[in-house]
Amino acid sequence: MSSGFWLAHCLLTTPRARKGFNLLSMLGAHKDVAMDGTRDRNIFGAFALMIGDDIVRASSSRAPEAGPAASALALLAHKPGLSIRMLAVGVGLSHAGAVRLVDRLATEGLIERREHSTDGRTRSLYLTRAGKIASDKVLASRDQVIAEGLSILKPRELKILCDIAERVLRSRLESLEQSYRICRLCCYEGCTNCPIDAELLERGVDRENDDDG
Amino acid sequence: MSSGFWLAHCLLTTPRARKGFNLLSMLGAHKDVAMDGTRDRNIFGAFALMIGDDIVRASSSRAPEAGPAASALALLAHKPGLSIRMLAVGVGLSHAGAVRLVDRLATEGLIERREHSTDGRTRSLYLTRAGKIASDKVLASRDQVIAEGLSILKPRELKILCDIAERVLRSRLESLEQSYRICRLCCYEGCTNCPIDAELLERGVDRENDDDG
DNA sequence: TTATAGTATATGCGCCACGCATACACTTAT
DNA sequence: ATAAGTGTATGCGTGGCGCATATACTATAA
Repeated sequence: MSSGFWLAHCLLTTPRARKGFNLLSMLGAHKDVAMDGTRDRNIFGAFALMIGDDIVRASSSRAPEAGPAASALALLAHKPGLSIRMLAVGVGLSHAGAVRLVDRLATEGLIERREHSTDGRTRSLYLTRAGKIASDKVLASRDQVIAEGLSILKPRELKILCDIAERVLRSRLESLEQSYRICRLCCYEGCTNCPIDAELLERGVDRENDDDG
Repeated sequence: MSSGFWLAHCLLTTPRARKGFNLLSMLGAHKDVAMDGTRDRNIFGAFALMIGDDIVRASSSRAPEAGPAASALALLAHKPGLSIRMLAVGVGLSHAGAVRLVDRLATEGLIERREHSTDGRTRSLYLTRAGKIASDKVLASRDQVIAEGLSILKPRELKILCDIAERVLRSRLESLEQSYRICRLCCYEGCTNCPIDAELLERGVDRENDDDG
């Protein structure tokens, strides 16, 4: 069997050939046999999933309960006075679920409901002192897990990665609600010149002075 | 008030000054006022969390039920014959939870339990034809969401990002069990020359020919 | 001003996935 | 052969969640 025949045979019979791979891409590629980027996306997806899982696991392990409690604490540290409605969106819960979450966290003395300054319906949520401590623990463990994950990267690579992250974040930003989800575990003090805020401002939304929370 | 006094004043009184920022880092940095990387980690964390959330949401929205079902289908497409024990680890469920998940998916005709070739205790799990279709939908939506997320990047940046991802994945790999979690939503055909497999092999673990699944 | 619609929060209710503990089947070591 | 270890299955209780609804308040319109 000639090598040419073998190549053609493979191209026609392997699963890879049937999934859109072609001769040109096979001849032109070095490490990545398929130049269509499937492998890149696969590996990057695993990477993002691993880091994301680590972030969620590390942060919620420091929270008083599993699930969205960690995000709620961090979000309230970021934006004191948040309403229950926006909290619900930020942590990805239904409104009723958020009310119950606030109930539990309030019972534990971590957050408190106050009257809204202008709207009698809205409750403004604030961290208590104990809540601030809990939130700090959550954020610290998140920061640590990211630092560990990226510890093998050189400072220059970190910069490149951060630059890419920043541009992707800005381009994929859809709405104010989504911005709360994205930033739900971010550290306020650490996010100097936050790209999400900047992008929202460019679009005419001022998240920082948004008193409806 | 001289500018020098003003600078010193800020350094001593702003929250930023109290959190480890110093004069040197302020003078030396351009965009990132703090050179300690806090902002980089913050932004990258938001980035990873957003992509990770998108992956989970997109894939599980194509699955017959929310939660770990999508991961289970993808994992079984990747490794047919997987045991319930390893499936449980891969999708992050207790053993009992995995048994129930398998019950539901089997009732829906998506997977089936077969006898293990050598071990009478172990059940080998396989996708049915319908399960393969469902799994393909899950993987396709994952691939699409990643492609959309990275669509603004130039091919060269994609390569850099993938290279970083690959190295971080290999360096952060801890165990065979963790590798199943990391790859739980990966596409088998798309992951040519899988870095996780390569890393495991270097460490003397052969995930591909692991019949205990 | 009054009436109506819209919005924010709270709650009754039921569901279902989950984990713990246990039981059973089978394998491996002594 | 007995004991210990491992994989799977199940009874049971728990708890967070969403749906639908009730209540309070705001905003708009006649």
